Amino acid sequence: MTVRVRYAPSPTGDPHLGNIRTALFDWLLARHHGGQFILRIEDTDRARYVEAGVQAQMEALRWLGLDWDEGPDVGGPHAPYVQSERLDIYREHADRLLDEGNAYLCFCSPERLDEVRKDQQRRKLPPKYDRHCRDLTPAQREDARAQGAVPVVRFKTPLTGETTTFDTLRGDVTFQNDTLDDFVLLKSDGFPTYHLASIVDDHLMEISHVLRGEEWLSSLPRHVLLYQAFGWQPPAFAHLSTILGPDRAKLSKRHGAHAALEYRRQGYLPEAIVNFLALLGWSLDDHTEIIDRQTLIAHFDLDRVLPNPAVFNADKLLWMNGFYIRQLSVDELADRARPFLEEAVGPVDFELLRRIVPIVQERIKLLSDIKEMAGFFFTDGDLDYELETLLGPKFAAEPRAAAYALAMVIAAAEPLPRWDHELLEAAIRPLAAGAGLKAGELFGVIRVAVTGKTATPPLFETMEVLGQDRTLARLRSALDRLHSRAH
RNA sequence: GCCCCCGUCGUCUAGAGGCCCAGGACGCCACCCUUUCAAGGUGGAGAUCGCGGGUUCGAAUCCCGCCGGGGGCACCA
Repeated sequence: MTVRVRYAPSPTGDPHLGNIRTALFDWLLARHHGGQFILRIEDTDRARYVEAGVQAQMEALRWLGLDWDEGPDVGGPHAPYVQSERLDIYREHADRLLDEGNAYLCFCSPERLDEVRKDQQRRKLPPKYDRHCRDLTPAQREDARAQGAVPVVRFKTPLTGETTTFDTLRGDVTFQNDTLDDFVLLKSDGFPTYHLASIVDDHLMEISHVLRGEEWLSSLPRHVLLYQAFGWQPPAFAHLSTILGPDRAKLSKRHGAHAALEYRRQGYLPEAIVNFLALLGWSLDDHTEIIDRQTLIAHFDLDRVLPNPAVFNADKLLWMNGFYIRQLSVDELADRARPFLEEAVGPVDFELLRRIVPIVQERIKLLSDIKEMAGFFFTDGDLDYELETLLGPKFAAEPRAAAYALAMVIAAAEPLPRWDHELLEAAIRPLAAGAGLKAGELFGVIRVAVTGKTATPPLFETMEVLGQDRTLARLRSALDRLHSRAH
């Protein structure tokens, strides 16, 4: 059997990490089995429709490298792949259900429905449609129409019996039919509900496996009943567990921004996101954490997917991102970090950036960290730091000693025949002992003078990359500040 | 209120009756390396396998009950 899976987002906003995890599992399942991954847009709720939603969904998938075989933009044998363009299809299927006695027209007003629901809640009863219109006579229906009521189509749920379905992750799940109500299939605006549209499309598009969020599990019997009413063979269902925030509640805005594209803006690598998300509910074995895309495809399957919810471990994602950053080649990292740097300091000399990357690579966890870690290479004019920072605890009480040390350093560095870190270190390190300082103490003042910071890449490499002129200029500038402070 | 799902270190997980007085990873602590910060190395703390009953010579693994957590109950998906 061909594996055909679909990711069917509703364009109501930016895709969330939870959605993306579902898309990833869909994609991996398809790629592992050599099947097809289909993108379908479920825009049947025009009230919540967001214009940029479709683009955001596609953008997120593209960023993560989850390519689709059929979809709105690429077409396919079952086009169109946007539900709002398939209204005729749903109408026909609703009519069929109506004709065969598996559905009926309901003329109840939203107000009446609301009243019924409130009454039930007041009496501590499960809120359910009271089936007021289930057995209307043709005359009553004509009457309602004459009064201008626009009907919806409701499914005629069996009053008795039970519905059992196999969920790939949980086994058999059984629901008593009398706990279900007569849900709406077609709304009064002519649009289908999710229930009708997804079942019809999944069947027509020959979907073999439905992977979706756990929140759909309670709708499963409705969907199975629909398949039965149509006389169709249902696909395999796997309800993926929810991703939880630190407080064990469903991940949401309350826990910060978890839109997939937000992670791109923050400097996460797609390979880290993919690897991390794959491990949320799935594992390769008992010890492998870093798994590349090809290995994921080679090994991913539903039999190692867990049914229990997972708390989002942001620390681990950050660690993993740092790991993937360290794996990158110099050119690749320079290339990917460049936009983040330019966002802060403007156009960047790529050759200079290529020389910086090797000394910052193992010090950044996010691409955006490049701004903090290497920004000083791109600053013109004076550095912005406090005198206290320059002096540090060692020289706080004796700025003259710091000035003396810096003057020595300048004198030693100035005549250097070659400006590289080995010569610099050979010239400067011995100075410490002469001034009665530990090497680290001397290096500390130089570090702040040259970079404006106390945590930086290795000092002499940094000086080499910065270049002789700028380094000396900064050392002199620091010396000037010390002198002016002395007077 | 009703229905459904889930339950192994703080977190992600390995574990499909004896290999487990429970293994790996993140985080945390210590030490090593070291000019700062990282990275790396080594070691450590951390789980009465939610609780209580069974079944079995033997249970994290099977059964039942309870408790806890989560999800659903719209002309939203």
